[in-house]
Amino acid sequence: MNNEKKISSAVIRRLPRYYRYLGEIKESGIQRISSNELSNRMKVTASQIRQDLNNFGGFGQQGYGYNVEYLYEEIGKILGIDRTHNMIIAGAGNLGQALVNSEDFTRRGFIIRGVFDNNKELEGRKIGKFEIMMSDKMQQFIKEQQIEILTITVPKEAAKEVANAAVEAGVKAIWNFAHTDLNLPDDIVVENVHLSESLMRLSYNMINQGKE
Amino acid sequence: MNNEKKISSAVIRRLPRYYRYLGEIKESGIQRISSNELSNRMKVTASQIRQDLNNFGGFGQQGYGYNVEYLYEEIGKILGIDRTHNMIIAGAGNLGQALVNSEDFTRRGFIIRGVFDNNKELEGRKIGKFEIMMSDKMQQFIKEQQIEILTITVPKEAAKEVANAAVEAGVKAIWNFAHTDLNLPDDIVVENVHLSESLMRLSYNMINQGKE
DNA sequence: TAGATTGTTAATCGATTAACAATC
DNA sequence: TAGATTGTTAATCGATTAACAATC
Repeated sequence: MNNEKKISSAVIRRLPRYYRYLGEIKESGIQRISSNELSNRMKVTASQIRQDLNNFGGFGQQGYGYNVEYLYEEIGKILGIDRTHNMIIAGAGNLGQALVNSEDFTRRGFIIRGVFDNNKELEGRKIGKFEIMMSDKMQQFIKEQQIEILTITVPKEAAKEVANAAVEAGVKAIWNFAHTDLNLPDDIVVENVHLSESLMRLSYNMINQGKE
Repeated sequence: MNNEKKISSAVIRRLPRYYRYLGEIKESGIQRISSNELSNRMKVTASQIRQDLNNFGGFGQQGYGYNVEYLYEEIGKILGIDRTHNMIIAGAGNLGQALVNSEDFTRRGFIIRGVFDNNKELEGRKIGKFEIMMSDKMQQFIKEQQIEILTITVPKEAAKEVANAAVEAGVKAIWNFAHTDLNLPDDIVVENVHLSESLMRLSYNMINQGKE
């Protein structure tokens, strides 16, 4: 759609949080909100909120503020939550199972279509409503079911291989929980969730708490 | 230890990644590395590497570069990986189970000491080697076992309550997987892992892939 | 010593905050 | 109309990159 200037990743990082707050505000029955009031709730500056939103267009109205429902919907569209995305999970371990059983993602339009693993002993075993499939069937499945997103929860040694296979078969994005960097072509979107790095940051901040 | 100037969170965010790369480089038997070679591997500028490291001291040597083993150890110390931290998990659902069964964290010194839930039906059931305990025992446990970190994997409705209870009992940091902001005193460290926000960023980047 | 590479200062770039005219 | 609040420009602040003298 718009091919104007590139939006900075700092802005993108904040968008889902706006979306979450606006969803809650909407649920509580509030219909309009000013950048100033939103800034109080979210603990960010009103200026930042207005700057961020104006990257995507003027959603507000002078003297009035923002219509909560409308802004919520618009941010949803920007984030691509207004459509569904087909997703598969590679890795039927504990984390894979946890993701399959979470309703959170389905609710946001990320539909899990299948679960893969390369442990023969797991073949056909069920996770939720899914029968685990063997990884050698993955590429065909991606093509037939038009899978856009691969979620990787396999150990880091196996991550690059499964990522490459999926990219070859046509996935556009990878949600990577393996603790390694996948080196993929530039047109493949990679979103890393490195839990042990998160825990190390926590550790650092805990040790250095109170330093000014 | 040092109480010099505050280190920016951008630097802290990168530290665990340096640590990971250095660990791999060390494993591969390489003993020294220049900022330039590390920059090629990590796809960041050599300048940034040197700036980041020099926040914590001069770990290198002119004309030589950095000793891999030494730098790895030093970054470990900075991150607090050179000691152990007692941790508990609140929420014995799929995600809680996945975290308990992961060896990754234990290896880094984050030792899980117990798992709590408030579903009576789960009382005494086992996850790995842990018997699930009821949440009303949590505060006593935190005090007796000197727990520093609470991991929250309960639904967002219950998250604030369990966080407040744990803080009252003395935890210093919270690793929060619940999709909500915990409003806690300033001296409590909170590290959020908001998976659905991560997925929304992936979605945005996928839709806008190729925009320049 | 000559070559390499750091540690650090200076320059640039980008992101955040402040201010205010436009306008509902 | 008067008051409120946006959209947007300008000012500030901070982070990244470039450059180079120090030094191993």
